Amino acid sequence: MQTLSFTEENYMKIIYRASKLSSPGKTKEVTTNEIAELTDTKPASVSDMLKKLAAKGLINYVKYQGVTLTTDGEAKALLVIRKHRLWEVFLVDKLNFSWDEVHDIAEQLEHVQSDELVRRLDQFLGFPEYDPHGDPIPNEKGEMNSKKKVYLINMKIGDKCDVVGVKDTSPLFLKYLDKIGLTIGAYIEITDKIEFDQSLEIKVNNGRTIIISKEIANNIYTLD
Amino acid sequence: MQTLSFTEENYMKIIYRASKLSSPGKTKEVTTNEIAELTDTKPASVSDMLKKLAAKGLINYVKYQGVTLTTDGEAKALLVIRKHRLWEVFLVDKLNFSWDEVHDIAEQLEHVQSDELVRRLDQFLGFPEYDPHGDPIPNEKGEMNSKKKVYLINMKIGDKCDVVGVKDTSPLFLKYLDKIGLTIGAYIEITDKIEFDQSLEIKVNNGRTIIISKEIANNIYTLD
DNA sequence: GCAAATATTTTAGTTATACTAAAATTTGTA
DNA sequence: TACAAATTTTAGTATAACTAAAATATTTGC
Repeated sequence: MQTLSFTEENYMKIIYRASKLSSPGKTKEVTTNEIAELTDTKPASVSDMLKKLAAKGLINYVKYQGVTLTTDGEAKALLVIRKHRLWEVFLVDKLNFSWDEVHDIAEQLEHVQSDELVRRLDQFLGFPEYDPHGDPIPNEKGEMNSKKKVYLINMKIGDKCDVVGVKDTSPLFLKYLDKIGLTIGAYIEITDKIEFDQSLEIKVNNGRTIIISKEIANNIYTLD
Repeated sequence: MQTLSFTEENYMKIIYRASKLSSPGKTKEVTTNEIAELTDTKPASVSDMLKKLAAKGLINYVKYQGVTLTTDGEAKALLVIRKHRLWEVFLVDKLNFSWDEVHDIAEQLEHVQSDELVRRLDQFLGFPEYDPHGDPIPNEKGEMNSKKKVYLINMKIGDKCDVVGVKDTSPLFLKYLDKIGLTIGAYIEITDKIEFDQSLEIKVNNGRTIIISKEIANNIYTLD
């Protein structure tokens, strides 16, 4: 199993991300210019690299037509993403970094080569399904949840979503949620956002309407 | 604070190690040929690199006279060693690798750049003083235990000591030690030395008595 | 003390990776 | 179909690390 250079791995990651953009489950052809923007290089450099990646069987590359990942290439990309997100969980859960400090370190750690390391790290962390930013973590086979977890505070008026988790799991907080009828699994719709205090008006399970403060909304994960 | 390339960091590590060899606390001049052997390159390559490291203020380099580390250079070397050994502790203590499997992974992890990461990892591991091979771990200031490691072969009848490390870290050797029950941390007493083949009779953990060959005894570090 | 042996440095390259400007080509579209 | 935009090719650049061979310095043996 060939190992890729640091740069090649980054290209794979970027091509994967770009190919999944917009359309949720679908895969789209990624263009040279697009990759050049994302890697902050020139299209000429990208053409160069695409030839290399195609030669290694990682992308389907038809000149002037853009690229898609091969099965092999997608696996490679997902592994890098898996490693990045697992390390982020490690940094936040175990080393107590905050979620906005971990990206640069994870960018380095994701390139460490050892399948056994990844397997054991995953186990050590309890096989997490989401990273600290709410992004799903691929499992060893490359499978993952298809949606991103988002804090309720970030939803827009009219958005509909499921309540899937909380950041603060203290009994007090959970008890409060129970009291206002906002349990995990609830289906909600954001009906208004109050500018003044950033509180939200939401309709729960197509029924009752309640108001929650921005502090509460900032502790609730949703999935749309 | 300049960051060094992967290769530069490895040179620093090797120069540090070679400069401390034989004489315990003392520092010796390290020669070009010596470094070439240790890095598995040619002397010409080493001369090249030495000029680079000297220009960065990391080594005292007088042509044809060998090199020593500057204060700055020693700090850099000690940081790499610190990171390597901390990651080894992580891999063994947290991810349950065995001590003969971790070297190659730690070789990669030691080059991740983030002082905060090292500080937090150290804390997470409980500020360990020795790595799984028994080598002392420098603290944030570069200080570490200087307790002299002595080859078991050099101990005298009646000496009691702790087994704290090995010279030969090959999986084969480590596996053999495990098999005969002579693990790091064991407390032993030398009960006899057999003249004929220079093998040793030792009592392990105040219990079982075993015989080990001079080859084995010449590969085991102890601390009294 | 000096010549020979050894060690080291310099010279003049090589290889590999990744990048780029400019020219050439292809594609999509008006 | 012609032109603009996108892409690829060409012909380089930069950097890092390495090397053989030649030149130079140091050490050693006599």
